[in-house]
Amino acid sequence: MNNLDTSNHAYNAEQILLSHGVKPTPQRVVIAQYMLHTESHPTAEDVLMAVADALPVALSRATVYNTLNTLKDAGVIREVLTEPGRVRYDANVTDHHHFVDVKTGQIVDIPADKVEEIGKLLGDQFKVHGFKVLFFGEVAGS
Amino acid sequence: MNNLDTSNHAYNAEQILLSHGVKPTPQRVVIAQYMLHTESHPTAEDVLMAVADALPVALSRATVYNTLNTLKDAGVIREVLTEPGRVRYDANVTDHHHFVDVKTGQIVDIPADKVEEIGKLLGDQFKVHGFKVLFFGEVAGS
DNA sequence: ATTAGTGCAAATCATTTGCAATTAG
DNA sequence: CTAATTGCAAATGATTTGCACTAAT
Repeated sequence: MNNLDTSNHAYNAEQILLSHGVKPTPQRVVIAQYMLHTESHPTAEDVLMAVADALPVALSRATVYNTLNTLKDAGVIREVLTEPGRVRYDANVTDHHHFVDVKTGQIVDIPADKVEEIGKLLGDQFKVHGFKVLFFGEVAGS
Repeated sequence: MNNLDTSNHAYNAEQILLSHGVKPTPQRVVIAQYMLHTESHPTAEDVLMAVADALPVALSRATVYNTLNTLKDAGVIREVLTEPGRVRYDANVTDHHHFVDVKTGQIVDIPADKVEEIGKLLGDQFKVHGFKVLFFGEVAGS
């Protein structure tokens, strides 16, 4: 249990899908379930590999991509861009930033309130709607 | 003239390539030249289109990609990730951040000293080597 | 001559899409 | 029955790579 918990874990995936207007098919439920329980910021390929066996029926790559897009559009998950060439996903949809451990590649969520005032620093030539901070360095003890 | 100028404009592309240990072929010089004179954060395709005619000989897509990678490895330019699926490049290699105008798509450099202290906020469980801030919003008067 | 750099076309990787088959209401 | 979803395979888009050719030392 950690302090970045979004509390989504307390709900089951099916309820979350329903509450976001997404029809809970078995594939979607399993993918949502996986996303809600991991903090690993997986790629589509990661999700496919992790979830493939958990389903009675086969799960196609296309469905993983379609589902991740559906979940993103519905606001259940969010995209994270940390590296060129592939998209990662994060079920923590609260306002937050990311820390990439340059040694391990691990990606850790950083709550927004740690870096709250940045937008105000730019002055009024910029109307800041939001910002993303991507930290990189080392997580102590990894 | 703007306040984000890196002063690279004062040098010619050939000198910059030489000083970074990159052999200044005609293709590289023209690409470097273009990169040093634009603030538009172009993709490889953008560079190809902008530079193609400026050369007596043909310029291939492969050479644009190869050259941008060479320039990046040599520290002449830097990658900028603002959107999934493609890489943008920036000849401003000073420590800085980016602001994306959500209306126009325009990308503007933000000097690092505008957002200097962020790394310190994370506390000592994170050894911060650096960070990138991607702002999004609207640039006044665009 | 040897090595590096270029261009073309083919290959690769991540992702999307068309469409027929399947499932749910 | 009708509409939505899935899977497969083909298509796409960005980027990389193999290899023959050219340029420069």
